[in-house]
Amino acid sequence: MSTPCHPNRTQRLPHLSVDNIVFGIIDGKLNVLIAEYNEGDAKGKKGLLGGWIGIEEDIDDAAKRLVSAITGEQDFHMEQLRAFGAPDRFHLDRVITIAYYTLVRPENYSFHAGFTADDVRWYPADGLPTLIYDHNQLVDAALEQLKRKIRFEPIGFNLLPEKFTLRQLLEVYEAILGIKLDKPNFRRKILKMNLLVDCKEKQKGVTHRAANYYRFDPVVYEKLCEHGFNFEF
Amino acid sequence: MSTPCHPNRTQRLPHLSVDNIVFGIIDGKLNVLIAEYNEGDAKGKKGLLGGWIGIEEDIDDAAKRLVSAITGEQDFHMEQLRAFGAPDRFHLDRVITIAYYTLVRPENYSFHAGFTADDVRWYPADGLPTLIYDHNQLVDAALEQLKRKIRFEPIGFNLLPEKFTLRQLLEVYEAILGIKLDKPNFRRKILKMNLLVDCKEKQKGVTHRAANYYRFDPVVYEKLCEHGFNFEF
DNA sequence: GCAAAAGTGTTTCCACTACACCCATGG
DNA sequence: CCATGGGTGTAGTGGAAACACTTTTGC
Repeated sequence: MSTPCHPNRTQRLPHLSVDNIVFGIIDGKLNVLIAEYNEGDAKGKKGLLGGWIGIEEDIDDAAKRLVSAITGEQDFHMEQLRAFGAPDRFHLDRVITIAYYTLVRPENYSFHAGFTADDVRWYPADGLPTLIYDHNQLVDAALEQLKRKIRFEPIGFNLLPEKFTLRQLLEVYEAILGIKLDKPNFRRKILKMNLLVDCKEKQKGVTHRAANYYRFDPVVYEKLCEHGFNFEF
Repeated sequence: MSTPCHPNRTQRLPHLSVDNIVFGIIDGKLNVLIAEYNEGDAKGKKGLLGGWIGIEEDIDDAAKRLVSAITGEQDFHMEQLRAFGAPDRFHLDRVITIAYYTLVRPENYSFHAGFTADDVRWYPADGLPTLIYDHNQLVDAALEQLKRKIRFEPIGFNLLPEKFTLRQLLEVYEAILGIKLDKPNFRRKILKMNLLVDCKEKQKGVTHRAANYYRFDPVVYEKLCEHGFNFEF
């Protein structure tokens, strides 16, 4: 619940916190960013990136701040999940938390020791340790939401580098949905949407036929959204 | 922001409120329950059912309490939408609100004058008056969520009486989605899901062929959920 | 019989599936 | 040449869209 860069106690809203479930793909597997707290009442324990809300701070900004402090980036896909407010979710005080989830590209940066007040590292989404408070429950809810959302919006692209192969994209879907997909059919379906732009560039140094690189086209996406479309696989 | 049955000021959580967007179908059209406040700083103005959260109260319970106070019922479909927390959304103080939406069956009850501290009445969802604070924005977000959700879960049934005709169900979908549907195709699709149980009972006193009554089967629904299914029309 | 809405049948089309097959590259 | 993964072809299936048609009821 404590965090780097948090407003000091007198400047924060009481009884309220934000927690951010940060997802990233590592070696084709879905991972979650977990902190080991170095201060506060949860010192030595593991949990989500979390913090307080400044007295004049937008709640979305508070949630973003947590991620920026770790990655140094400002630009990532983040959405509010919902508020969690069971009276007994935090034993020392009544605290309602507003949970967010974020999709990042882990290959863009590495975490330096001492970069923040807490140690952060990736854990596979299907092999998380026991977290403080109700944080395991928050992760479960975020995973569920991610699975639902990926079926109707192309949020999967936010987990990949700008240029990616169709196999990488397929693996994102497989990792999140937890199912095997048929490669040829996936390929045809995603290409027919015209959401991908051919980079005219191929993999190098691979020991098999080089795959083509594609990138996501946000303009086409806007148009498609008008009519509504379907990402189910 | 003030409400009937709210905990008094010393017992509530500061800087936090709940607001509930209550939907009901009236004459085949989607309506929203709007209060005209009789007390507090918003006296005389219109807005959503809202209130405070007791210091030991679950946030879901706080949101339910608002609806029960009006309808007298305990059993209705309610879900959290999300938290709204722009610093300037309420001019007098910093208040973050947790928004819920609820589906009710208006034919089950009528509102008595004096039943609550506020006057409440239905307004068509597409013809709402200007509401206080960001409440119009909350309604828009709830409508959007409702449209999304109805495509994958049979929540539409919560707006209908226990026994209903297929036309009534069709009209719920049309009212929420804002589109015209083909009756024969709708009929086949919904019946093939086996979600409806034939009541072996027909309309009476209508000036045309009497429609059959059906009811929703929650047991079949549970089974269908396992595999995931699709309510898109 | 007529109007109105319930309910059925039928055709067309397109999208998803499953799986066989060919292509490019490094070793 | 082989192994590996990239990428294409194709037959079969099922569901959705469109719309013509038949049935039941009150007046």
